[in-house]
Amino acid sequence: MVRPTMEDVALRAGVSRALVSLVMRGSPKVSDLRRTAVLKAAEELGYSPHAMARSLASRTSTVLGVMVSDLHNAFFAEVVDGIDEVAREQGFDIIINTGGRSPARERRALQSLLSFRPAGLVLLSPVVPATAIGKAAEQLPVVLVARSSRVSTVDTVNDDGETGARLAVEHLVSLGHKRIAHLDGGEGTQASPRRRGYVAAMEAHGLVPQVVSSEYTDAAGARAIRSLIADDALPTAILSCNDFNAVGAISALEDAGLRVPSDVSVVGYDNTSLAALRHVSLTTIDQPRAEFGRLAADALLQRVREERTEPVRHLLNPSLVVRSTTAPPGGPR
Amino acid sequence: MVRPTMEDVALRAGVSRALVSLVMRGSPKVSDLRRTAVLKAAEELGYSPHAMARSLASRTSTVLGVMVSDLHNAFFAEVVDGIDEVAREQGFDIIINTGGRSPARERRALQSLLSFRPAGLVLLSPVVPATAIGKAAEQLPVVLVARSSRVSTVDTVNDDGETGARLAVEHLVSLGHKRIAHLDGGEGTQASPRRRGYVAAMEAHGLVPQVVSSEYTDAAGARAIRSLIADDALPTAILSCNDFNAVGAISALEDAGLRVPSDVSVVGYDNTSLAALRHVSLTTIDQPRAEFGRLAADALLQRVREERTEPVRHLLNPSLVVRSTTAPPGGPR
DNA sequence: TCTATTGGTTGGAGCGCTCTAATGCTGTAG
DNA sequence: CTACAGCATTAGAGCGCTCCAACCAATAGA
Repeated sequence: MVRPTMEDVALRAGVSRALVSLVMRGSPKVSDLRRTAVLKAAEELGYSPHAMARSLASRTSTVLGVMVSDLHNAFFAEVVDGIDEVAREQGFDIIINTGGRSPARERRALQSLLSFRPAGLVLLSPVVPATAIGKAAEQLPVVLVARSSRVSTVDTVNDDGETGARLAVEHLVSLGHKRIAHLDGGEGTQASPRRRGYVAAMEAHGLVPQVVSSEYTDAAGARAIRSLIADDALPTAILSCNDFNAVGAISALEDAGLRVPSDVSVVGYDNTSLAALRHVSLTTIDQPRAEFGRLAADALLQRVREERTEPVRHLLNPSLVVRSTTAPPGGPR
Repeated sequence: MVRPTMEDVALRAGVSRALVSLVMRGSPKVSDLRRTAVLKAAEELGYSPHAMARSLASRTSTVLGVMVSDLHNAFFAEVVDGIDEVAREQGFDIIINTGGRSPARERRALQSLLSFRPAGLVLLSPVVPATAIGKAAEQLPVVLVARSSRVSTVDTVNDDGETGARLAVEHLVSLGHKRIAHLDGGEGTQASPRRRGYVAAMEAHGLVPQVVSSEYTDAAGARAIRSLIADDALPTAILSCNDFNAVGAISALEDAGLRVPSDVSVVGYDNTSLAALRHVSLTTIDQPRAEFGRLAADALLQRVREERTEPVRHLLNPSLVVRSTTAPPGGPR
């Protein structure tokens, strides 16, 4: 259980510790003779460099910290893929940590990540207060994904929720719908731009917005539909705040003997893997998740390399994915 | 961007660096007077200890590395929750890393994790060859979750797939089914114990097993059903290798004009959040995921503290969750 | 009064590495 | 034959911390 050190390799190869260090970092100013000798010795001993000692000594880090607010959400997995892709290309490793949606745990996760002194930090939809983020940003570059910030030292990557909602409304309008309700995401992140976009798009088409308060879960979507039915206020189309909510809504509609999309059309938001299931086949709004990750990593690395100091604000365009839950009102002909 | 060190705190508090170190580690042998002075100085400077320097100096680590083979799978998120819970209780932090289901990336992830010299490693359903795991296990304690191993220095935590499959078969048999097919998981992890359990349970009830080759995806589940229908070999009940496969099967059955569960019953495996959606409401086999994580962390920490050297093999019992996709053959009365 | 004992505090070595400056060693020019 | 590059190599300091042994009161026991 005791790992060999650079000293051991140096001794075995008959050179100095400094030379081993040069070889390990791939320096060109080492003779082939010594290089092969060192590599051979390292191989024989099963030596691999000690990342912490290295970063301590060099006062630099090749690690990016990533805090994922909720590991259960596949949304973040794809963002992480994007981050990982760019980081790897540029010789950085990533370490991930999770906050479990609780500010206290998230704070702890942040602390833990910082204790490794990474080169930079990506926070995916964090729920900690802005002050905590600002404090971290004083110590190292920080990029926020799926959360906006006014802190001038922090870069952000978000989707344009207004545009997304507008796309959905326009799709429904073009199918001939006039009564379109929005099941709202309440306090959830990104709920308000989506609501704003919905309202604006409805008014732009001379239609009356109908916002129903709801949440980001399938149970909430079902509840909202039941209350609409009870109030006899069911429209011909529904724009849910996310895919889960939409699936709950569909299920409540079917329970009530209504058919989707013949009687009611439903549009989700996020294009999660759930929406793609043939059994669900939900029309929804897609966000370029991997692109979120790539842009976040790029922005972070620019700051790490001190190529930029002004904050950058990416606002990415979502797109409409039409599947089987939308049709003209009165059913498809 | 330059972070304060212990020296800075010591200077500000008017004490020695060693005393600050004692305070930071919560030593009892520090007077209250000095302790508060040090904590105040640390607070004012925004100081937090440098984990790497600490671990380098102490030659110990309070970090557990977790490698998740696939971040997209919510199964692992709950296991991580369990690990995190136990680790935190015992004063350990975790860092996560992902292998993206590819052996090459996973190898890299492993290397990266090892370079932090964590106290131990939990590998969640890794796909790297056993030799790579064995090599890692020479350097530090390793626990495998959802993958078995014969390496004697490695602990494992698995569910008992045979029992799970048996539970499903017995549920269907008790409903009156005699023709029950299994949509097999092919090469996937845990596919073979599930298949074995299915076959054994069928034979135990004097029934003829019908194994249909399939995969862990919804598209594969749908394909398998279509081929069964084409061969005119559709049974009255289906046991899928996992929930995704089951949802694909249901969708194909409905496309063919058959109703679930009146015409055909379907049972999934894993009890993912998908299964719990009201729109799906799938009867399935639940695995105690958080318990997997807790047991894995416990096992790892026992080894870290050198309380145990013989390997431990946890085999946890799954349980049946009955929802709305199973009923007696010929439909519910 | 003198020696132990105890509890709090500190200097200094050292963890595995990087980095700077210095070293030795050619080879070439003056 | 000296001077000076130019190159490969190395000694040594130091990154931020822990840990050990030493130290220093202050009190207790003889």
